[in-house]
Amino acid sequence: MQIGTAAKASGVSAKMIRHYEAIGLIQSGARQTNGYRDYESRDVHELRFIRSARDLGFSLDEIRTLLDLWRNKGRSSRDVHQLASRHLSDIERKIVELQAMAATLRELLHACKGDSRPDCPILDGIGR
Amino acid sequence: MQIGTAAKASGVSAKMIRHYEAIGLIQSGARQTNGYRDYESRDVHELRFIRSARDLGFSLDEIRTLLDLWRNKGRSSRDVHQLASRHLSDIERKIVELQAMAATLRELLHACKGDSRPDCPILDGIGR
DNA sequence: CAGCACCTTCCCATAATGGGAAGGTCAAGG
DNA sequence: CCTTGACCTTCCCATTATGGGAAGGTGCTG
Repeated sequence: MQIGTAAKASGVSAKMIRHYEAIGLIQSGARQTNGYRDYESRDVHELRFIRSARDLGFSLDEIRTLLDLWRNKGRSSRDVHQLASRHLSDIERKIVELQAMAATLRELLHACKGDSRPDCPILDGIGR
Repeated sequence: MQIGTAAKASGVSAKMIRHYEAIGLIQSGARQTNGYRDYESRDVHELRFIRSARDLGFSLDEIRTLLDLWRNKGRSSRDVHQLASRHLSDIERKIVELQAMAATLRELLHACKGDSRPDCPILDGIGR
């Protein structure tokens, strides 16, 4: 399987597959005689794992650890749980931050008429 | 006022003040005779504006526009309202995305015992 | 005069992704 | 047989916002 096929099958762009290989997230695998990268369904499976983890917001560094745990049949699920739990906390913290921003913005937007005149509580609010 | 003082007064690091100047977000202002940048309270006011806008999640590009509107006494508040409104939508979209991630993670975490054994619904869920 | 706390510019790094150039490979069709 | 098109390769550059750190100048204070 060439990289384009693996890309379509996994949802990871060819560009990113090469990148993941360059940073050692995935192994530099076999090459066809012409030098093209050669993939098997096992590789696609791994790429889909990475893709899903990205979709859950894990960083590539966290995914590196997750992949190690995934491959290691003697892991403790505790380690996975810990990593995911910390990640969830990060996300929850970000949500709270964004919600605070949103609340302030909504207040400012509510106070601003949004017409052709220059008076603007939004700018006043930011510049206060 | 030297850059360090302006930095403390505005909450924007000296590093960032120089950067904002380099990208044209703020004017390259006066220099003292020794070549040091010289700031006045007006500049600090502008920096605080930038700082607040950053705290509300506006990008430097959006802030560039906001600053133009702020300085332009003939602006329409409609323009500000529109920009802020779009930004709020972006934030709300991000919140929804993060909440979806958080929900999935919570489910997975809930299903995972997190003990010393290798069985792990989290890894299974990501790799499914 | 030494030392310290500033300041200057310049280069590099971060995280994840993509654009695009220059060039090799290979199959299908005129 | 050669062209065309769709792949592939590597390499360099850009993005966003922020900071670290080097090498060197300035200026007050002990």
